[in-house]
Amino acid sequence: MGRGRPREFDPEMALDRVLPVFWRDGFEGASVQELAAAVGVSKPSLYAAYGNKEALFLAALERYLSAFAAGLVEQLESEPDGRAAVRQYLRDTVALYTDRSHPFGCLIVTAATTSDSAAVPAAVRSALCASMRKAATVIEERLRRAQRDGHLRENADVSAMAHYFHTVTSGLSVQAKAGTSRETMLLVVDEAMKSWAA
Amino acid sequence: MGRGRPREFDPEMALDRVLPVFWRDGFEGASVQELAAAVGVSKPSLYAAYGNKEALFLAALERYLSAFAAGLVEQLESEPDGRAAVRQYLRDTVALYTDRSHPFGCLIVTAATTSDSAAVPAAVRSALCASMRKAATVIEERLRRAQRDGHLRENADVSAMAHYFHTVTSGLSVQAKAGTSRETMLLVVDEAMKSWAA
DNA sequence: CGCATTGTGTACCGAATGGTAGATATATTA
DNA sequence: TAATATATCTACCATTCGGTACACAATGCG
Repeated sequence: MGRGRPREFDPEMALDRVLPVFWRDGFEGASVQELAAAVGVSKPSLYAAYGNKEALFLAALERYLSAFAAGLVEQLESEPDGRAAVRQYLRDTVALYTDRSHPFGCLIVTAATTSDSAAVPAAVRSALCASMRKAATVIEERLRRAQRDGHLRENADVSAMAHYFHTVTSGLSVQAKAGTSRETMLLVVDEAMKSWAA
Repeated sequence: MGRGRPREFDPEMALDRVLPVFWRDGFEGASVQELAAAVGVSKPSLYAAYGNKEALFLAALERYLSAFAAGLVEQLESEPDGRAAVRQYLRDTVALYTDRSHPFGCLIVTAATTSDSAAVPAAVRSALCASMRKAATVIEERLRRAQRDGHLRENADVSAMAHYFHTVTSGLSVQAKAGTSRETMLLVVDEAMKSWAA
């Protein structure tokens, strides 16, 4: 234990309280007031722990990636059959985006959609952009592996397919936030998978 | 000409100046200050002409639908071949979302993504929701016509397909706003159309 | 105990938000 | 010309924004 007065809240636990607010409202939309209230602490305590709103968001984004997005990727890579892996990835995405225990849709898509504003720091914008590129890349690498495994024909345009599946997930986030039902979105996934002939 | 002092700007022309600001920043993100500056007029003049920010946005949304979205629908219904119509609809959507003469992506998707905030009036939220439902319905009706024309097999799930294509356009809006190139997005459209066997 | 160190909340900062009061300018009507 | 009606802009309103100064509370160390 260090010198001075001990902190009355766990900064890691605080991220779990802060995350849903950013998830629902994006970077701009979430006020520091509301973020502090979600943690159950005053504004200066949040600033003392994280520095500023930008750093707090970046920490929450990391938490989002490790606590939610990572699970999707893990599944994508553990399922041996390429097509089944992508299909289950899309279905898991739908399940995540429509889970009632947290806001609908994708934090990254939600935050990125409003990141053109001057009120959004460049570091936040670039982190969101990097996360989206990373998601497309993960899909692309899985498709390339499927190609090596003979689950995908040799002359398939793997890059185009990856961008396509990533675009579908982006659209699913929009639909989830607009209130489209999980059942409907699962049907959308079935349609999306038809582009990949078995 | 009525009594009093004549207005020094055309409210219809003003909508064309206001629209790109809402398109880029959404409802919350666009400040009345900036909207007035875009028109080249002071805030009270805008308020005198439209009432408040909410009414101004709804007017801009109508303009967006008639000046941009309507063209897409018209093409969708004029092309006789069902599959070609949908394909061209998606390609036209990409062209619209990546047109450099106005903000990237879709006004409706951009504004709807941040409409959870309490700062967004319920009327705006419901208008955006209605526009999205309308878009899906337009596609669904076109697919039903294609089915009657024998361009789509009888047992196809037209509703699911409509939601699917609408989800793709939502995703294309997100991608366009994130900076994905037009060429890449046209490849995505090709992939998306593969789900509809010719 | 006294001292240094650190976390805490209250109460504030300047700036920006949506919206408006009120004075003034420009038109038609009588 | 006088009266009426509407548009215009400056200057302001209360509120909220991200961020902080400061007094005080709670710890470890001597």
